Amino acid sequence: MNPLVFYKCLADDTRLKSVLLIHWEGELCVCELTEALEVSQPKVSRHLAQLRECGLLKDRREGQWIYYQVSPSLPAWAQTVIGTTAEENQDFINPHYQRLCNMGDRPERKEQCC
Amino acid sequence: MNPLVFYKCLADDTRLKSVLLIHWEGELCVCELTEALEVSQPKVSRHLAQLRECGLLKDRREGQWIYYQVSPSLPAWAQTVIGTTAEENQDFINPHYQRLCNMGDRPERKEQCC
DNA sequence: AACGTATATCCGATAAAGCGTATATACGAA
DNA sequence: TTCGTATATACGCTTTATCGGATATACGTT
Repeated sequence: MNPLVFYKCLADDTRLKSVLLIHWEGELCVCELTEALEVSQPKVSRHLAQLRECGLLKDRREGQWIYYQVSPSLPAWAQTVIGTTAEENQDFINPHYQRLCNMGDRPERKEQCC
Repeated sequence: MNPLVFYKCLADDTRLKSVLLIHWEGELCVCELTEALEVSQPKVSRHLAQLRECGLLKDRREGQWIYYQVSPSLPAWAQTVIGTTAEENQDFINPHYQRLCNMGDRPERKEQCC
């Protein structure tokens, strides 16, 4: 993972918040992010595609939903950076995390923080 | 320090390399970065100004030289991110670090790694 | 004061990123 | 097969970032 590519990925509001929310939650699907971040579906989808192409995220299909998670093959330093940023900047994502928790009918799955 | 602002600062080749080199070296002046990175003086200066305005770097004048260092008032998480990135991506900056060490007549000062 | 060196800033041009809308694809249920 | 939901992609446009080159400012030396 080239550090410049990595930081370019984090240098956008939608992408940074998506990565941090996904880090907290383990995995999230597009519709959850769309609602949590209050942005259009194509917008979220475009940014998630970019994060996947750059290797930050990995996707997984389950029925009609596609779940994104932080890629397990991401170098340790990059995972550390994401983890540190998430833990030390909770104010930054809390509003969106709240919206996520208050969502009605989220798709059911194994692990789910809220 | 807003994490989005922070990552936007790191999302440019000149800025990212400047920050990492400065982290390694403690402090560097504009002419050293200009030569190490092989870019024009105005280009380096512009990017350093941006890093200073955003709070990542602090500058210090000594005679005709202006030295930049990582701002001590930068939040711990941000300093951690810079440190981790520098240590785990030495290949990324080594070529420029070498050019720095091979420079003739660098301005003299107290601490200097190479 | 005049000059040389180091640094900063300005300006117009170019390039890159991001966006909204429309549309395409994929899946599940009826 | 048809419909509804979820997701992805394409296209044209707008905004933002970056750049090179010229110029301004600051300091030290003579």
